[in-house]
Amino acid sequence: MKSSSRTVQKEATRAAILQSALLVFSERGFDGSSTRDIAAHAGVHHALIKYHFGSKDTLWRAAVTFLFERQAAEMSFDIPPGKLHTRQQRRDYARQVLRHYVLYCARHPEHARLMMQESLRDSERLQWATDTFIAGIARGSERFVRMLQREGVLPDVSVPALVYIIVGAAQPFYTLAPEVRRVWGIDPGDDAVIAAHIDALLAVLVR
Amino acid sequence: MKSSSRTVQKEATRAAILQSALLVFSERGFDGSSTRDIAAHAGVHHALIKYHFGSKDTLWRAAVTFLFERQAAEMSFDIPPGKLHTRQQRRDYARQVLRHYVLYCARHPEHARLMMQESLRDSERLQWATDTFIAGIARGSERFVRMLQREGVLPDVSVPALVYIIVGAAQPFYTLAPEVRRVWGIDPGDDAVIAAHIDALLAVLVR
DNA sequence: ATTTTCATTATACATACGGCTAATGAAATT
DNA sequence: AATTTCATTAGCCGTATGTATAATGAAAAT
Repeated sequence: MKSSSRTVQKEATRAAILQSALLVFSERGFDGSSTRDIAAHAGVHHALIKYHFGSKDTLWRAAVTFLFERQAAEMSFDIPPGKLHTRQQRRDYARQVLRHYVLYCARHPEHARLMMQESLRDSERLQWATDTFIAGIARGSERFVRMLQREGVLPDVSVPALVYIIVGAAQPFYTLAPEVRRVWGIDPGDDAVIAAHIDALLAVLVR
Repeated sequence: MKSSSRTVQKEATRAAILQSALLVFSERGFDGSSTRDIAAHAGVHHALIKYHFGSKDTLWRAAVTFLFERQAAEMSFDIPPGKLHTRQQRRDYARQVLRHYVLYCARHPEHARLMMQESLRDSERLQWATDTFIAGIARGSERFVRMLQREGVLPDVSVPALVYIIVGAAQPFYTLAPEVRRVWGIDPGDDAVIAAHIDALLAVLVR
């Protein structure tokens, strides 16, 4: 574990580039983002992107990896074993998971923004992201939805449709925050607004 | 009303560029789209974009105008006067409006794709789109939601949150169709899949 | 003290971009 | 038939892009 002053500075530079890439990629998409913009926003020379990440494509993959690893660390759709006996317990668990998911979307809107940009059209990047991260998450969310269907919390309809209804009910309020601010005059970054959105989402989805 | 062969061809060229712009802008965003790509996809020289639309920015505005005018022609959130007397009539009306909205999203996924790209960050383009089109639609959808709340069809929670929950439940299944195909192995373009999504959405939203 | 390492910078290159002017040539007008 | 109109194309300009290589200089190793 080296921690010389040079190594520390190197890691700081790498992290600054990654954070800058998250912001720029999520707002402009892969094709609309320039490595020079990302470097300038991070306050470093643009050649450092090749040095630290190899290429624009590799930098994008590193950014996506960061997003999904953070998501895995901060929240989970998985069902805790042997804890959910009564119907009320499962309803409360559903509410808790959905609340955490909305809070994740509110705290890190760049995650859904970046992935949305890439899911609008098919590409090698989308294929890589689905194979590496999204397919597994989809399986987890499928189990989650099926459990709630068995409990009568969610209606017995198409599972993929339900998953996208839930995700769509949670994400756009934060990914489209600039539009929300302009059109409705409220800020999806405010805690009170987030709380109201969670209340609305749970009132609609969990019965 | 001129309709000489030259005028007809000119309008055909203009229309081809506009349709190509819809596709490219919706998939790559404004910054990620190049006027040369749009022209090549329409099968014309790139200088024709300046001739017919003035600039890339004006072409984008023309594309957005086309989308919202088509939406206004194909569907409406407005409440038909003096027709909704009983609670059941209003529930049926709600179902009908939501069904039409989902069908619009399914038929024209490029609309939501293009606007989503632009709503991820604040810009003069977003300001123009909200002032010109979205604010009015938001007012209509607000009236629609408040009516359903008075009828007990929708819960009495934050109206902006409800609007984005409804829109989010309807759009992403089609805007993110490439991801849906890869992850779930189903095609949101299929009529049967659309019907299942409508069933799911109505089961969740209309009670 | 000298040499080596290596994170960072400077610079170059081929390509692509948006915007513009001039040229073209067929349709429309005279 | 001769002339004008104008939708379309050819081509240039300055700039921006992704990537590659060489130069730099301070920290680390000797």
